[in-house]
Amino acid sequence: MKYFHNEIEAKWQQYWAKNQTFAAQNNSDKPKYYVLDMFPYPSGAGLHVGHPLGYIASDIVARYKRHQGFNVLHPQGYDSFGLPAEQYAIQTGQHPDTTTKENIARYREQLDKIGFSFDWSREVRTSNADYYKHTQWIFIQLFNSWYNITSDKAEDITTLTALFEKEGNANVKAVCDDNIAPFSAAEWNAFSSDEQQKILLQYRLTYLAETEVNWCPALGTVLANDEIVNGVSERGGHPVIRKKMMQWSMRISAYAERLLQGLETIDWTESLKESQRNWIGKSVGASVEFRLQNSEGSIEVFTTRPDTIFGVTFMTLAPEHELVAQITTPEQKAAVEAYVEATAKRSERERMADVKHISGVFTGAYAEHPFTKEPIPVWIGDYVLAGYGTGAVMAVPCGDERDYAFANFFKGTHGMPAIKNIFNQDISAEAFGAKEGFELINSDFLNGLDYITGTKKVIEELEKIGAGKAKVNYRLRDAVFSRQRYWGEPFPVYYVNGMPQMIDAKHLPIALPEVEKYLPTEDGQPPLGNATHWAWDTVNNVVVANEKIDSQTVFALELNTMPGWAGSSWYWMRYMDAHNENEFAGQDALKYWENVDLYIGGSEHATGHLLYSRFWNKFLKDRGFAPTEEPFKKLINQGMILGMSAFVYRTEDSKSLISKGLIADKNVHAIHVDLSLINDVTNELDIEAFKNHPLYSDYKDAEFVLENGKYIVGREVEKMSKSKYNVVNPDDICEQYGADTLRLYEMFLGPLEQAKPWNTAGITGVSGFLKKLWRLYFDDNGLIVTNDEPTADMYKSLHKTIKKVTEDIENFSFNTSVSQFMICVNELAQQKCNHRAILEPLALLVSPYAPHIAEELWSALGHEGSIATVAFPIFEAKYLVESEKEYPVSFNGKMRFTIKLPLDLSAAQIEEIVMADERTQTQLQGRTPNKVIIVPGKIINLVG
RNA sequence: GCGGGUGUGGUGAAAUUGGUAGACACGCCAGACUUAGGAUCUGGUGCCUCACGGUGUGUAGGUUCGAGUCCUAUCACCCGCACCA
Repeated sequence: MKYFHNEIEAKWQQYWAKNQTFAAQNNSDKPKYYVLDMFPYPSGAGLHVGHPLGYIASDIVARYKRHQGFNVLHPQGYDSFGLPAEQYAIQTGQHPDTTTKENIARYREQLDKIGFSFDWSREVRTSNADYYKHTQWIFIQLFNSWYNITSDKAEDITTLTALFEKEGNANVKAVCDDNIAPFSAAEWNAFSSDEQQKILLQYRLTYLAETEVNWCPALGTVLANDEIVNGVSERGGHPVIRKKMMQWSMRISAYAERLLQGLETIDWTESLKESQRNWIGKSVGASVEFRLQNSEGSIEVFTTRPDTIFGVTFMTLAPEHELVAQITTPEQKAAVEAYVEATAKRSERERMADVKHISGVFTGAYAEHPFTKEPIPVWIGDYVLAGYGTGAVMAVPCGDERDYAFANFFKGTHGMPAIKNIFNQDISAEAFGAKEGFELINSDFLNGLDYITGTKKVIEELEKIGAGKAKVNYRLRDAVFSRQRYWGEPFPVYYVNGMPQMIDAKHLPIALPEVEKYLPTEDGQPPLGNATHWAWDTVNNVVVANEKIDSQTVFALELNTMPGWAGSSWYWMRYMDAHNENEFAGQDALKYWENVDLYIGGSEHATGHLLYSRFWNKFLKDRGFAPTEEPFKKLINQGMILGMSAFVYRTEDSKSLISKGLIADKNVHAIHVDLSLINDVTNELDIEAFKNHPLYSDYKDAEFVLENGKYIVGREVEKMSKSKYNVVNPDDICEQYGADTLRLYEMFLGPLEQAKPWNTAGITGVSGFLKKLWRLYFDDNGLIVTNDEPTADMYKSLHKTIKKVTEDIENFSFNTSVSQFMICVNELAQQKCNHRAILEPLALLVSPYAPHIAEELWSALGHEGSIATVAFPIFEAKYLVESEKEYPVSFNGKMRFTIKLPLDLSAAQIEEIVMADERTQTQLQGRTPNKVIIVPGKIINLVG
């Protein structure tokens, strides 16, 4: 009987689907285990071999855990709102819903072929109304919540209004907008409802505010900080400018400290945690107030070095700082305005690219040093960022290299005093920036102190005179939550007199309306501005036609939609109870599954999805909806699988194509060649196929310059991409070699977390392994398995493999398991093993990795049903212990010999045996060591 | 600049965590079989050397009886953040 992978794989995939083999139960006596993959965005290109890498790893763990007796939740779904579907819609007029459904069908077909043990009954799609209904519900909860610093958690907004009614806002400690005017209980109660709502909006965890946003003109939408890379949009690489707009924001800053602390409790890679720490950007220091001279008010700065306050010689404001216009003197007005305008014109990218160049201008205004009362000139300069701290710095040129450079650049000009040194260190060549190795001088009451004692002392003094206090600052900004797009979750929000109102949760979902065009409207409104039915009837609680809008009962709905990360920030909880119509998930299900035990996905989500998800999870925990503080206990980033692009080299006149080895110093252009035209092993080009390929019709008559009669292509590792013709489709691999081979080979390629190029050349190794495995069970005539008692060596091969494979899965090093399987099969084949007592456990052992063949073998051995829940074999140590082993012995590093010793002995026993062993005695004669150090199972140390 | 990570044959990689480096696989070489194939099987394959032997984990030191593994310095590459006060 031959091994026909196509037949076997199709048969068992049908069996699993029909029998719901992998459906997880929400009630079980078994311990739970939740393995999750980052769900894919179903793009039009379909899956390439890189996508399933993480899914295969998680599937191995899921299957292994089932064998171990766990109740495993291993779901899959689609993050199906997103930009590409919308852009496709704009180009073709096809509804994004249609293309999304087509893409999902294609993805599903591809995924099914690989034999994953997903519980498809729990599939979610973020663009389905019965899913985003709950996303909208969570938004409403955020709107109805505020962050109470005293209790250190989010609370219902009614606890805030209760405080206001009782005592005003003076004693309320909340994470909220700056500059909220103080009011008493009496004043609060006297406010109109509108005024009250305006104030509450400044406290809510999602709020509508005029904020400076990253506007991408090419995409016609705003972007969150994590969606911008190097000053351009992550998608498409378009320029981004800063612009003030009325937008919804998420008060993630309220959770900065908890997001930081929580990292200590979870098992993620250090680099990923470091990325998040970096993004949160905590710094400890002080805020200091500098009173303005000749003007009302003061400038507040944040500094991590309050101990250097006597070194301040000037101050710098960001050009966008709100005080700039107010404080600038008439003489400086023209220069300042010109500078502000010039800065505003520069894009984020230009500003970033131009870090070295120093620029700034004096405002003519002076602030007052809080202690010395000396006048401090106030400058503006674009090295100060409006978005960090207060957008203003106290400049201490002797202790900060940027201030030092700025002071030197403007040395001698009007308003730039000489640098003052407050360190007992030389600063003639550069600033002294270190936090240790100095004593403060010229610093009044701080003289003689260092960074730690000086900081402590100065904060005490600042507090005494009311000019400052200790402060912790975070780089993390609130996240903009509005997108000017069509294909996203609509907000459950309508507007009365410009004030946002939440639609009652019982009327959800607010379904995405149909539009004729997916582009923004002509007057610049988001695409939903094209909808004719996008108004809320507050009497009947339904969406109605825009023309029915009146001032009393029918109101305009929000035109923005939610960002891509909205739906993905809670989806793992939906899987726990995917069909619950009333809640995002029932409390019983949430309590049972708790959180994700193992999460596998790409590291590109470090400061996006993974941060937002932790934020929403913490919020839902605070409000009693989520069961745990952290959503993902352990996280592994699978490395990217890269493509091996192939190139032919054409001469400048395009008349000939030169084989790679003959290029030398000729002037040639590399052209991507489709991988189907290449022999992956020899890198030889199939010239005839190339000539007949429509892509390369330009070269039909080209001359091929061959080496050794062959055209050899060049290879290069690049990201897999359609445009590079280096995409390998898993379907093709499944067709030719089988899904089990694909699964094994992807694991065999190397460590899961490492990036690696795909090269089909090596696949014959694992393919051959499966054939050899098969031949242990079958010959040409059928099953050859006997009930004979196996030899100890056979047991040893098996048990060694059980031990190795279980350890590997627990350590997520799947690549070495595959090697171990090969060793095992080779050994068993050599021993002519056809013994049931070996081959039955072997099938089980292989089943997480190569589930189809395992099922087939299991069934051939006469078992009913699926192998998937049969208990995993356990290794027996007795078969692993060698009766004797040769140990190398070194003596003073000079000589080396071996002694034979039994393995399973204690240290004391071994010492006795060493001394009693005849051969050893002989060996040691004349070189008597005075000490023998013996470690069981290890090498023997002789110390002379 | 700061942070995280990686350097081992022609290639992908192993190495029980300080104990015979290169398992396993690809490739390559030789052979067997053959219906001549990119099938299957057997043997070989780090480098230098006909061989004896020597040498070898980016480089240079160190600790140790013993180092791919630990320590110090250094180089190269990859990833993240970056005028963050």
